[in-house]
Amino acid sequence: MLELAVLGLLKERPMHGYQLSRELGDSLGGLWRVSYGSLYPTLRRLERDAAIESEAGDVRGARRKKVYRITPKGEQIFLELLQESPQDTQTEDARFRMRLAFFRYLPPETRIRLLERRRQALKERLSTIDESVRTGRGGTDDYGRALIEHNRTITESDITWLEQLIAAERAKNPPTGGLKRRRAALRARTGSSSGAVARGKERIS
Amino acid sequence: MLELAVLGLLKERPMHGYQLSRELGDSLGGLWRVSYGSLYPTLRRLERDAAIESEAGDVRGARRKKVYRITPKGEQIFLELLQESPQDTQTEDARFRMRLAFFRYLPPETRIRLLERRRQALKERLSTIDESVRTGRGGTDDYGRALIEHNRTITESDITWLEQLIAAERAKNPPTGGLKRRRAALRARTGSSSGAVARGKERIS
DNA sequence: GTTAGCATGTAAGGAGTTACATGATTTT
DNA sequence: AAAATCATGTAACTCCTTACATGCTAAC
Repeated sequence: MLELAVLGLLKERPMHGYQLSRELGDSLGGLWRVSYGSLYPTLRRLERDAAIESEAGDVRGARRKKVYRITPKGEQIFLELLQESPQDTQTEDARFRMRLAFFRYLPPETRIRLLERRRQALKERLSTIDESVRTGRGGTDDYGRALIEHNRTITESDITWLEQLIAAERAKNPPTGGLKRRRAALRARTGSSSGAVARGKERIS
Repeated sequence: MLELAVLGLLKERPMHGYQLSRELGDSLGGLWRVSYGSLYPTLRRLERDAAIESEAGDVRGARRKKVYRITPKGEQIFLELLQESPQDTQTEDARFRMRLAFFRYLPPETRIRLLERRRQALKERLSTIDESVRTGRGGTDDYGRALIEHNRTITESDITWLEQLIAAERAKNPPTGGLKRRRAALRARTGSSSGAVARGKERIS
């Protein structure tokens, strides 16, 4: 997760470690301030693997700003990290969010593929939850039930959100050409007012 | 997290490792199937610390079912784990859910205290997100904005959910005594067939 | 001139995972 | 008798954290 974030930020512009740690949280909206004990070793490792290279900034003292920039190899690694698909339920939620923060670097078809893969994974999670409810395992008291029901609700809401993202992406890049293309794009634009996401996208395109 | 889950499950009834791994996922509604490489060392550690004790079940082969049960010391550790409050944004979401699954073992006042503490933490997270939106750091493209807006939405929805849980808990255990207490308890009981917590959930969906 | 923030790093450790290894029991 | 599932365990590794250590630079 950290490697992806570092490479993604350095893709925009060269930075030194301290700066990276600041911008890193911002890219997710203020969550996850990474610790230096994790960041600096990661930078060393990435440099060792030739994914990034450093250039001493101001060298006034003993150790001063080390400005890192991404290398072509780093760009390649970045794209691989952006498309990986672990099945780990535990950390995958956060990892997917991080990937989404760098989705602009992927071609539209790949974005849609990843969004649909994620949607599928959440649908499977929903089935698991539903089955757990049906068979009555887990959630035998008020709080247990409330918890599972809440899990269900947010999973459903996440799926809906993903479907909106997919629809918005398709509207921007219609799969078919000619007349159909114009109709689909029009429908997507005029269809809903709740499409804050869809509307947001139009602003750029 | 795993220690809490193990102790919480063993509090209900003695079990062996394999059984624990099954029920563990169920308590969260099918999510997080723990790995044995994590579970068995945890059981050994808990036994070493006298939080649990084992009793060989069927000893037909070399190593056969080891049925564990919680000790008084384990019960004490369990209650401490249930009330801990880390500020770690990264894993705290999952940990809180796990604690909620065992909330029935806490007295009402403690439940409310923990729910309010969590609510406060989420409110602070919301402020961080809002500030990130206001200052315009992060989310400079479509997906970045969609991501942050979605983070904001689910955080708000989580806060609402917590407030419903708090309200339901207060309704069941009114802060004032005497006549008021009996009226409130009555209202909470007759309101719905599945209890106050369940009603809270209906409002969300 | 001292406090606050910038800037980089190391050491130890927590909390899990994957992959491997072994063998008993149940099902087909 | 073969395959699936039950059952326990170890070794190596991932990925991150906390706590510590150091020194520069700007602000008050």
